[in-house]
Amino acid sequence: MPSGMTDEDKKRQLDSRDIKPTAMRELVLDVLSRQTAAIGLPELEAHFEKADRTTLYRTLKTFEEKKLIHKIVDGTGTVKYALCSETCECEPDDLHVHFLCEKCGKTYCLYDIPVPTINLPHGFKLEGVNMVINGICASCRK
Amino acid sequence: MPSGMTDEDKKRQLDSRDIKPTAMRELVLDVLSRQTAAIGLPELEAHFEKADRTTLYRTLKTFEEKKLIHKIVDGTGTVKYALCSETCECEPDDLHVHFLCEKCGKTYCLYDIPVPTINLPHGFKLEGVNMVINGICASCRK
DNA sequence: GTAACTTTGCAACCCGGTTGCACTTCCTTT
DNA sequence: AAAGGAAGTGCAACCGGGTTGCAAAGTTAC
Repeated sequence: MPSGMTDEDKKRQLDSRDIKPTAMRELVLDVLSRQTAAIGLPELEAHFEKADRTTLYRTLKTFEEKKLIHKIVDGTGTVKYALCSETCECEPDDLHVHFLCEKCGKTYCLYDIPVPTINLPHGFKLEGVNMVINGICASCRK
Repeated sequence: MPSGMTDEDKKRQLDSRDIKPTAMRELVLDVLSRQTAAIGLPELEAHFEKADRTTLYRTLKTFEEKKLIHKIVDGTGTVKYALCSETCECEPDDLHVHFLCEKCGKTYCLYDIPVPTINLPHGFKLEGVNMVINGICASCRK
């Protein structure tokens, strides 16, 4: 889901998710769209000289609420986020598997690999799934 | 994996995992064996009047290293732990799915539901999987 | 009994996440 | 254009889980 997005694209993308396109938000979306791996708040912070943590925090939060991005809990202690595909509604059917590389620490969306269906015991209601595989990624094995 | 364990049982269990059976460790194992849901450090702490966080922290750590318990990252911000089955070596084949109830906040091991096999993209090496389903548990839906 | 090692306890720290509040910006209404 | 209200931003401070360093206590080997 990387890069190559005009300002207009960005505005449209925010608009399509009902997010008021402020300057800050466009900048954050821009950073997000350039990532090849999921990004956490601390790392996002590092992409800006002057922006403050709270604003970025809240930006991510609204992006998540509006389903522009999704949260990934990979066990590293930092919650990470990545852009949703355009049609994603973050329903169980939309979910994919994630991969955390032990070596480089990066967390990748495996957009092509849907989260497998699970038959829960009787009485349990499924609402979401967080599936993270850990191991060594292709680039680190080369 | 609940309760009903004699002191001898506990010593044996620690022993089988190469953990020197100190008083503290037996107490912690005792608490762990009484749980119906996974437990985190803060909650474990609350089970003791006087024991100190660090010791419990390190106890969990060695238990985990020795594969007596396994870690569950459920996204609540607290890492949780639950006893491994006796034969568990924490290899991918040994892993099961976990369930976090949004309502009661408890995290359950679904020991009967193995983590599905995933075909990773070429070049990726799988070492472990953390799969947590969230929703409403059977007791909370009653 | 003493030396070497392990475990425990205390204190302090780190860091990600989060909240409260004041200030600014933007949008609406007149 | 001005006033009012809502939404967004920035600062400061806080919270809580996790983690480390170090000294004291306990254990084990000789």
